[in-house]
Amino acid sequence: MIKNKAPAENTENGKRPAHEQVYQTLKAQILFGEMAPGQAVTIQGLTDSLGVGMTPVREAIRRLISDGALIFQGNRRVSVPVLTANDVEQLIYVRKSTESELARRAAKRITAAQVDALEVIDDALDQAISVGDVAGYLKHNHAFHEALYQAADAPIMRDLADRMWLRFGPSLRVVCGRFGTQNLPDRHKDMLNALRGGDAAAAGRAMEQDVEQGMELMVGMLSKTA
Amino acid sequence: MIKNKAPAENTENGKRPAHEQVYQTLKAQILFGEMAPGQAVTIQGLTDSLGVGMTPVREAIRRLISDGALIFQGNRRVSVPVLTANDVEQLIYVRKSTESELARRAAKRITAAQVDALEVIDDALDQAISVGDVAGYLKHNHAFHEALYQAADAPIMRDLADRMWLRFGPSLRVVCGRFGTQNLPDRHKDMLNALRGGDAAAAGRAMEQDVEQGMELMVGMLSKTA
DNA sequence: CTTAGGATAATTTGATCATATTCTGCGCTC
DNA sequence: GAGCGCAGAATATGATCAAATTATCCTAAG
Repeated sequence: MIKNKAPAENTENGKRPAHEQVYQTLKAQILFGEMAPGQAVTIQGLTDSLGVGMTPVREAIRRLISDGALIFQGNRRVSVPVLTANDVEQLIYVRKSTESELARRAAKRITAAQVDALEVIDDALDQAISVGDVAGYLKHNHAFHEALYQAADAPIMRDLADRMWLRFGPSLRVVCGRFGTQNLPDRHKDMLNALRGGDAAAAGRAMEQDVEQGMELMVGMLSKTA
Repeated sequence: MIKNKAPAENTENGKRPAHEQVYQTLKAQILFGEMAPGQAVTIQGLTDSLGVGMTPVREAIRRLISDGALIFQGNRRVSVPVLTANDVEQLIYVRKSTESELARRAAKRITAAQVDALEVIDDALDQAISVGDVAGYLKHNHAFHEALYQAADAPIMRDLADRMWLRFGPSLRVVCGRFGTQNLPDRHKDMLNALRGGDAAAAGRAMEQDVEQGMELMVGMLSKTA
C-alpha cells in the first residue's frame, strides 16, 4: 500500500522554482568572481535585474548568507564578504582537511570513465591558463574539483567544500585578475595519476598541495593590500 | 479596501527581525531534539504555531535547509533528515578535524576566567547526567562546546561546527532517549586540564576522544535499527 | 561672506503580510 | 487499474509599514 513514487525529477527546463534559479544564478556570480569583495547586495536591485518578485530573492539571499557567501551586516545590509588573514588561515585548514579526504574517498570509488572525464576538463583548464583566460580558469578549475568530489560519494563533505569555495571565490577572482593565470597551481596531473592507480594517499597529498598553492596566492594578496 | 494595520504590537518583540527569531527557535528545537528524524515540517504549520506570517517562516526554513538541518525532498516537502551510515562516517571525520583544531586554537587564546565559566557549565552537565536529565545534558553539552569554540576566535570553523551539530542533533536525542545519560562521554575534565595548562595538543586529543565517543553511540544505533 | 555642522525631510531599502496562482497528492468514479 | 477532479499546501506577487541612509536647508561661527 506504500506507493513509493519517484520524486518526479524535474529535469525539464524552467520548471524549477524561482528561488532555486535565483540561488543558482547568484551562486555562480559569486563563485566566478562577478561580484567583488565588499560589494553591496540589495534585494530590490536583484528583483529588478532578475525580473522576479522579492520573495524568491529574499530566500536565495538567506541561503547564501547561511552559506557564508554573503554576510548580513547588522543594519539590514547584505554584502560580499572581505576575507581577513584569520579567515584565510581557517579556510586553508578546512580545505586541506576536507578536500584531501574527498580526494582519498574518490580515489577508492572513481571509475575509469570518470577519470577520463576529469582529464577532458583538465585539458580545457590548461588551455584557459595558456591563453590567460581568467574566467575560463575559474570555471574549469571548479568543474574539475566538483566532478572529483562527485565521485567521492560524500554529500556532507561535498556540501562543506562547496561552501568554502563560495567564501573565497570573490577574492580568488581578484588575485587572478591581478597576477594573471601564469603562476596558478595545477596539481591536477599528479591527481589524475593517483586516481588512475587508485592510490588514495597520493590523491590526498596532491589535493593538499593544490589547495595549499591556491590559498598561498590569497595570503600573498592580503599581506600586500594590508 | 479595509486596511488592516496589524496593530498587534509585539511588546516582547526585541529589535530582532521575525525571520531571525523563527530561525533561532527552529534551530534550538532541532539541536535539542524537539524534532524527530524524518519528521515532516510544513510552512503553514509553523505560521500557525509561531503566530507569524509565512514569509519569515520561509526564509528561516531556507536557511535551515542550507545548514543541512532540514532537507528539501524534491517535491515540495521539507523534513528533518535521517542519518545514514555514510553520513555518520563523514560527520565523524569532519567533527574530529574541525573541533580538535578549534580546541587547539582555544587552548592558545583562552583566559582563566573563560575556563572558570567552562567549569561551571561542566558542573551543570555532570548534574544533568547524574539525574538522567536528557534535555539538560544536551543543552549543557552544547553550551560547553559553544563556549569553548567562542574562545577559539575562528568564526568560519565555529560556523562549520555549528552546522555539523545541527545535522546530528535530532539523532543524538534519539540515542540519549534510548540509552539514557549513563554511558555518555565526558572528556571535559581532560579538556579543562589541558586548557588550564595551555596545552593545545592535549586539548585537541581530548576533543577528538569526546567527539569519537559521542559519535560512536550513533554508529551503534544505526547498526541496530538498520 | 563663506563654510561647517546639525537637524529635519525625502528617498531608498528592508520586513512583513494578505492574497492569488500553481502544483502535488489523494480519493473517487468508471 | 487508469483517468479525473478536489483539497490542501507551497510558490510567487504586490501592497504596505518601518527603518535607515542620503539630501537639503537653516543656523551659527570664523
